[in-house]
Amino acid sequence: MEPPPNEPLAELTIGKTAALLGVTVRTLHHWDEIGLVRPSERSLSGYRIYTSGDLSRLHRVLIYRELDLPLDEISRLLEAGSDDALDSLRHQRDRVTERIQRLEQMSSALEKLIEAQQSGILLTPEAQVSIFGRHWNQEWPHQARQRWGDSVQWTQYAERSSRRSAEEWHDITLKTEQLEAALVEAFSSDLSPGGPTANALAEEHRDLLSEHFDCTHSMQVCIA
Amino acid sequence: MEPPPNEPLAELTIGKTAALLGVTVRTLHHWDEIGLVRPSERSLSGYRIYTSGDLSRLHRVLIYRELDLPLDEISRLLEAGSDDALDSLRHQRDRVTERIQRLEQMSSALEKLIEAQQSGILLTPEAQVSIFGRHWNQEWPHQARQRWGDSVQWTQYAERSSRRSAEEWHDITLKTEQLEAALVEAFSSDLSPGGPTANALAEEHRDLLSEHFDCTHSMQVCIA
DNA sequence: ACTTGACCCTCACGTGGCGTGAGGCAGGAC
DNA sequence: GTCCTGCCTCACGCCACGTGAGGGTCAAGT
Repeated sequence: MEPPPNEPLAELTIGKTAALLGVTVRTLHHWDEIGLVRPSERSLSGYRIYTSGDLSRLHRVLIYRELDLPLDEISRLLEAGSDDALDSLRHQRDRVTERIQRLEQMSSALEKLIEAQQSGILLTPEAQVSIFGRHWNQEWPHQARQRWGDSVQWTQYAERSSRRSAEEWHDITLKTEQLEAALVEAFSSDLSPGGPTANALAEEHRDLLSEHFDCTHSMQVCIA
Repeated sequence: MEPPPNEPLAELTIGKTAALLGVTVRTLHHWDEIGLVRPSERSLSGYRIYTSGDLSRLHRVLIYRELDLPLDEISRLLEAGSDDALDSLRHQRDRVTERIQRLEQMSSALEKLIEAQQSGILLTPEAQVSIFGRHWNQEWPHQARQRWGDSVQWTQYAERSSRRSAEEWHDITLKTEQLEAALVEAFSSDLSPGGPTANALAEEHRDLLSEHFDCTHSMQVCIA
């Protein structure tokens, strides 16, 4: 048995620390190297020693890392005062909820794909694309920056090819197409010439668009 | 104006394709290099030409990429027959729902942090850790493989330090601690000696654990 | 016919967040 | 002593691209 430590000093070697946090030793090495979390002590033989303070810092790093933040930003967050921290927390929350929404759409889309596959329907790639209609969302703003001719042409193509394949999905596709067409019109009215300024504009439009597409999505669900 | 193309052949250059998909040209270059999606044609001058078939393949790649799949696995998925595809789809759905759950916990945790910060409570790192209690989940199985002494010690430390800081969060912390302690007992009964075989066992235990921790979490929510 | 500018090509090196050894001390159990 | 495990420091590898460099191509304008 180990000598029962009277003091809760919590001085851990790197291996135990890693095990506690559920990360690898290499990861802690890395975080030490880049200065994200350096152990506040070293043993005489050069062993890294993580104290309780280090542990709480490590915990916060884990939290932020869970949000897919780059390590240098995590570093800034940990260093920053609580004012900035509040802002960034809000920002992170928004990012997380966005991600959740996207993932939920992915989930329902996957569900549909699975059902379809199970019931023996061999769905064409085009049908798959139409199921993931919401995913198009991301594509449109980029499209807007390009010439318009091609995209319209492509939409037509998509409609046609999906029509001549699975019929079950046909209605859905068509309705979304219609909505998309409506959006295209609404979009083309305030189209500014390409350039760096159009970028920010496209961003706003994208936000606006996503609302519409949420409707689209829920309609799909109802129909299905 | 462009010459209105009568045929919907949809032969696009790499730039337009990239814009359509919302990815960079370099990404398409990369996917070509590694053989994930190669354009089925080239112009006389060597330009990549993406046809409609290429486009649908690209769309499927985008879908899978959204699930954070490595590219080589995506490649296998696209090549695989529909039987294997069904399996992998199910697998992906499970992965996605897991991720959603974790993110939702992150979200509620963030919400609490924000509230706390707003109401002027300066929360110590320890309190933060306790809020993200569910995150510990990931850590426990690793802990189980390690010596037990330290972790218990650490738990005591965490309890003590959180007690002497913010009081509002204190109750929550305590209750979770108790539950955790109960789990520790339940756990220590069937503890097998360390080794590679223990790995798989730890995995199972982890699954089992997560159920308990789901309860933990919902209890936290109720209390809050 | 010539220029301009946007697009395309192929190298080829850089980046982030580690993984994965290689080679060598440290420290506790037998 | 010796054996095993854990720790150390290089140092290179990996993935999914980003970011130029250096140079051809294409459609439009003058």
